[in-house]
Amino acid sequence: MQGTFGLSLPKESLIRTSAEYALCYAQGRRMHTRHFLLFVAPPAEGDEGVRLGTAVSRKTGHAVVRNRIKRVLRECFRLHLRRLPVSARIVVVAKRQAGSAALRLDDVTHELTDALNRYFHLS
RNA sequence: GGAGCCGGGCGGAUCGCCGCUGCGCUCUUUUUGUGCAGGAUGGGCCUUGUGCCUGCCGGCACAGAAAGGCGGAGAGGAAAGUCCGGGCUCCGCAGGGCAAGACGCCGGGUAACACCCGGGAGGGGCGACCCUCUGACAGCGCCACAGAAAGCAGACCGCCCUGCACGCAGGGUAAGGGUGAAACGGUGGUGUAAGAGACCACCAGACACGCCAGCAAUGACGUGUGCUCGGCAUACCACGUCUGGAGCAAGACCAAGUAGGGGAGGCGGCUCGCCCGGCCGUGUGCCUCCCGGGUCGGUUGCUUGAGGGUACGGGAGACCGUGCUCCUAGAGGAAUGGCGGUCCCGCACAGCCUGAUCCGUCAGGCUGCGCGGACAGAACCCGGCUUACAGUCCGACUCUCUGA
RNA sequence: CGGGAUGUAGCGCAGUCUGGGAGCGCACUUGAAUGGGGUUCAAGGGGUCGAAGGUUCAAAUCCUUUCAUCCCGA
Repeated sequence: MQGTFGLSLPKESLIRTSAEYALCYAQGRRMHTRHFLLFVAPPAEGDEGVRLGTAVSRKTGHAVVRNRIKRVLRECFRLHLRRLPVSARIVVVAKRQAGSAALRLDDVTHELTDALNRYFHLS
């Protein structure tokens, strides 16, 4: 399991219950980037690797825009964030201006990896 | 060619790599259960038997699960707003009355509708065409300001007659004036003191009757009555028709699991609101509210349907019937995607070519580069309505300009 | 999924039911009183009444559609 995650995105690596979201909001460290607000919380008991949660409110835009942001975030997580040699639960909350920014995958990847590298003191 | 109007259609195409969710195959691997036959034979029980129970090893078959593999599918015309109408499900028995709400010319279509089709009337537009639709002699109201007067009777300035104290009183009149969105038919004449449907002719309308056409709304015609009668129900209201309530978080099943509590209130509670009626419960106890506690998982409902396509038939059309054919998303912190290439379309710029030219440019084509490709995401399912929308195609029609 | 409220001057609100003049307070501008400021007094400016259409002689008000914000219940 460890080392070669592959490129797949199983559902177990996503945060899916409101209890877990609430825990991340309460215990996580907050970090701001240009378009997102990150909550980084320690992993669950006996868990390894990185898990992702996304939250995009209606203030960000209509449904097509919100779905697009979530899909790009998941794609970024699948291709890059899961390979980080750490264990954590990360919740990404889209800010209001993320809706009108027409974000591409590369932009999001740079924005999030920079922030997380600073946080974990990597490279 | 330009401008417009109506109806219908499309809503970028394709390839590569990686990913997501169902479905199918059962090709691998693992595993569970059941059955069958077999091999070594271990343990236990006694009634010591060709006994019974249990365990080990691999094999085959069937069923299930997980991971991988292969195959195939995967957002819309509005999926949107949630404005109507149904299906479905439960509560329940919907029986009556009141209330409330929606709708409102006529006929038809439909499961139903506030939708659609056809017709009628009124209004707008040169026109194609578009918009609107019960009732104002059932009641109750409103019509500001201006104006004499705003609804049915009346008379400010005028006009005319009479009287006299000579600018006032009484009477007649509604032609003329001005106000207003709207002023009690219009034009011309007869008539008169002045006038007036007082009377006459024509025009417009209303009402009643008759008759014809039409299923009907309604329309045409004729006769009579001088009858001339305002608008607003998209204010209340009246009349007619319809409506039981909630909604897939409906509902059903399985699993897990705490408490069998405490307090307050009512004798009743439920049936959309109210009344009658009905049903349920009543001391080992009903109902409501609050506090406290547990669970907040899985399966199903869940996609084959008033379904799409096509041919023929019926109909003026909406639509209906019959035959053949197709299967086309089912998520759940919520899949249907990410990145890149090529092509297509539009716009702008640059260059070249061709044609026209009033030498300012204009039109078309090719190449290159850049930018852009809308509105918008299924959440039980249908039928509509409304709203948003880059661009584009097809068909019918109208007006106008020019040419033959 | 179901239900409700609000939108009027820069800000906070009334007026909407029952249709005819668009108002109130604060803020703003000008002037007066003061040596100056504050306070006070007087005068004044500022409005697509969220948007579009309809009914009406006339619409902030009535009707329909639509946009935005907010709040409940499951």
